[in-house]
Amino acid sequence: MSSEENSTRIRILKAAWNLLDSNPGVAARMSDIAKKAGVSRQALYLHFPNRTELFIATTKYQDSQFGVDEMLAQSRAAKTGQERLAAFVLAWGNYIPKIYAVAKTLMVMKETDEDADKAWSERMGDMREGCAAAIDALDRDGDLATALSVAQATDLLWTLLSIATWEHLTQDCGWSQATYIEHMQAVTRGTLIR
Amino acid sequence: MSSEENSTRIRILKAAWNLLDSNPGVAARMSDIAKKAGVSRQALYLHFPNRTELFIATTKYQDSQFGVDEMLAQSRAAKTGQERLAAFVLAWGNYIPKIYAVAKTLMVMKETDEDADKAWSERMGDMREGCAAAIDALDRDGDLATALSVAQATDLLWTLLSIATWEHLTQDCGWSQATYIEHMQAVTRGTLIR
DNA sequence: ATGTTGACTTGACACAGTGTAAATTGACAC
DNA sequence: GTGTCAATTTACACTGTGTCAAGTCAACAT
Repeated sequence: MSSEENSTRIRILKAAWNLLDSNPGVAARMSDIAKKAGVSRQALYLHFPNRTELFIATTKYQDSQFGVDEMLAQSRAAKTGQERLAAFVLAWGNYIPKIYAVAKTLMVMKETDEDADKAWSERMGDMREGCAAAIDALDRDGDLATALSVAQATDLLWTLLSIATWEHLTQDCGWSQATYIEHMQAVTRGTLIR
Repeated sequence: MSSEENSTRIRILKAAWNLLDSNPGVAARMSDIAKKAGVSRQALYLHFPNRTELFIATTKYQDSQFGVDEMLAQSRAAKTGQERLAAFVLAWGNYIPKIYAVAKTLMVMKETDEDADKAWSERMGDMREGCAAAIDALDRDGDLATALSVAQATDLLWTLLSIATWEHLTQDCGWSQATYIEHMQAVTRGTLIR
């Protein structure tokens, strides 16, 4: 049972998660995380090679806890392309706030850290596949906006649903999560459907 | 004459600009900038209180060199709201690549540095005013999309024209500048005009 | 009981990069 | 000459990451 890993490793991951959540973007120090986990700073290096890898592991832990895969699988069930687009916007859009703080940390780190960059790209690559699937379904139905190629439409949807866009609207503009979802549905529909 | 300040200060600013341009987002070290400017590291502290302020000064220097104000003034000349929107998207959209590298540095730093955050907010606040003016003009003509309040439309335009969005489309998706402008015109029109 | 193993701790240190401080040099003004 | 200003050199304090060596402690086997 992986759930039986109620070990130090998990305690560290939870501590990191906690700390990052309470201060989004401000990468916590190793000593802070250690203190929070009730463990020595050096113990962290027993479980993770370095700070970056600890944070990467934290995002993966989050994904496993929340069950991203299951959640996104739901949107795959939709029949028409339009339904699928709406379902994907809803599912991903509501997932962002859950992972925002930790993701943000990686997002900042990727600028200066190669490993963080790679991990981030992979994660966003997965997300892009969801976008591509929705656009493909739309295209198959003949419902894709005529001005856009499939690739361009995918790029556009990928950008509109990016964490940076969510951040700007909710954090900088003060939109509620409900407002965000509502308008994102409208914008994607208006932009991508013929 | 402020242009007669072809002094050490300007040499430092140019060195910083140069260095940031050649490696976007990877904040150069003080010693690198000093070397590039042909000056001792400590001389930098004679002209700028710290690293953050040096980078802030660099963005202001860029703006003064490029003449943002004049450029954006052009879009203010448009008669109809629709023309104004198009002109603003074009002007700002083409300004971004010029300032991208230096702006990106500040964008990353704002997460951990209060002064950088403040400077960034101010800059984006100015940009938002341009968005608001375009939306107001649209509203005055009765051309604003019915589903959107003036504030929401401004938020949306502000987000669509954000540097993060430009970065995602051109750097991550590989769009050319021309493609970016073209589609941004289409998306803003489709989203904001009734 | 004794030895072994693994997880964790303690304490020390190397390294990078920022920022501060003090003493010094060279040029120019009056 | 003296004062002043810009800049230099050298040295150092500080923070945070990552490494290393030695020691503790409990579990488990024999």
